Amino acid sequence: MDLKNMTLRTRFAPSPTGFLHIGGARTALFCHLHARHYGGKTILRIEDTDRERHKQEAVDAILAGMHWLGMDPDEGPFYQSDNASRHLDVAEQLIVGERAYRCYCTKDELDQMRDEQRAKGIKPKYDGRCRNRTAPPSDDAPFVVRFLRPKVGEVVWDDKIQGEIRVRNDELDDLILVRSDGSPTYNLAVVVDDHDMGINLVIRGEDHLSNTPRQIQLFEALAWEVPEYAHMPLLHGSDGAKLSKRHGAVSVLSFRDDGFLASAVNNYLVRLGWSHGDQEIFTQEEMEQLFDVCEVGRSAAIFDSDKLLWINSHHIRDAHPEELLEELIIQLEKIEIYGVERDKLLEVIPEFQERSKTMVEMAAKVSFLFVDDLPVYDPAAAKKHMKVASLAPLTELANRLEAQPEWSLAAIEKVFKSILEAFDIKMGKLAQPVRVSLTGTATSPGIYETLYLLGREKTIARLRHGVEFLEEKAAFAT
RNA sequence: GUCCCGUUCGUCUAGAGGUUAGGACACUGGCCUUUCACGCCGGUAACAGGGGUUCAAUUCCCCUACGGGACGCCA
Repeated sequence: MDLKNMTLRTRFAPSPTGFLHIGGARTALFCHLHARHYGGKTILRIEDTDRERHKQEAVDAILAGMHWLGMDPDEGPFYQSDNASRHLDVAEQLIVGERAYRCYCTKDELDQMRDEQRAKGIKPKYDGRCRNRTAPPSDDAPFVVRFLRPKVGEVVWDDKIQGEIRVRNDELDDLILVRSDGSPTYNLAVVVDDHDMGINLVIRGEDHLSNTPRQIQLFEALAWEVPEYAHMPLLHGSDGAKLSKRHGAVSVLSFRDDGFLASAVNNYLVRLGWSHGDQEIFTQEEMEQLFDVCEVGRSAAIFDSDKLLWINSHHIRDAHPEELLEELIIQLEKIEIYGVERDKLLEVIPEFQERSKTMVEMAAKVSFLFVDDLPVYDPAAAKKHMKVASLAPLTELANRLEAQPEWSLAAIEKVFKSILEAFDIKMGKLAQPVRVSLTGTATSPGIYETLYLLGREKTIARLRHGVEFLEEKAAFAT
């Protein structure tokens, strides 16, 4: 019967104001990982009690972000606004039970009250002047429903992350449950929904810490079981302040655009506030197996893109080429390279995994293989490596490769060796001009691999072009 | 202003009453090498400050400073 003790149920409850940013993703990740670790369920609930905020594109963007990160919820999305009538019933129940009352104060009155309180240096809060009102000021006077908070005592809970927190009840005020337009507010809705959905662990940002005692008071007033709470330290921007859209907190999906892998983003986020020995690199499975929200630290972290980059490079390296295929194709299309056969890409990817910190970088590095145009030489690379002295070896290399029937790493190597011997030069003197001729740059995978992947036709053509370049240079010199 | 939370290398973190305060990113010296990258070896760099408690405190307690969050008919 007591299902709550059998299954952990936690929820991620964003408000649909925009895309899922990195801070929100971290909260969602911690919910997801903790639930997976304990075989629990995750519920996605959209907190849209403020109707102005309900934007479908925002919901879609959040869903898309979570999907990319591999955190599709087990249940939901549910919309808080769908439960409005239930919320209002509960408010009515509280009025009947004398745990809530109608308040007729106007906004102006309240503003004035808060100003006075602030001027006196005390915490602004509703002074309860309507608590004992017996009749409305007029028949059609608008009113809100306020919670009648306990006047004495304190709220105590053992936060899974923050430890024991106590707040005196007289620090809190009579919060509004129902607005004057008859709609339920967030604090009412969360409590009712968390209860109705059987949520037994609330994982959320520390910015909700001060809501928690009020919500606990509500649970208690309704004689409902209070869930457990875990308040995560916030993620800060490089200026040390809470991450927000103003601080360049962009959609998690923009990380995908920038060539980051979902597993790397998760890996980066999980290490903010949590650690497991000296381990830095975690697979998705390891995170799900090891993460426990109770082990999360209490201090805020600052987003560091260098570390993300490093973790991403590890995930790229550790991935199977198949896992990188889709992302590479996306990035290639962005630089207008279309229709490369998948098998070809699978052959190419392993040569670039160690050399790419992002998939954007990989696409850029790989691109020379797939363009038909002859490469434009990077000036610095050409200046350093395209010397007239290389003219003869390069010419001869092109000749011998052309005469070589087999196109394999071994065959290519053999030809290279024969050139080195014939001209009595070191590898560097041959490989670098070849590299520039083939790629236009001074860097690429191993030279044999580079030729092999480029293919015979393009290799010969580009070598010949390099030879022409050197001939022209020689002509100028004389 | 009031309440709540925090403070170990620049950054993410480990640590525990007795450690040469550990690891990682970044930075940096070197090795490897056909380039780049990877990898390997090394270096710089931290317990916010002041009081207690204690034989001993970075670790426990208090205060201060600094930082953050919250004080809405937003969520």
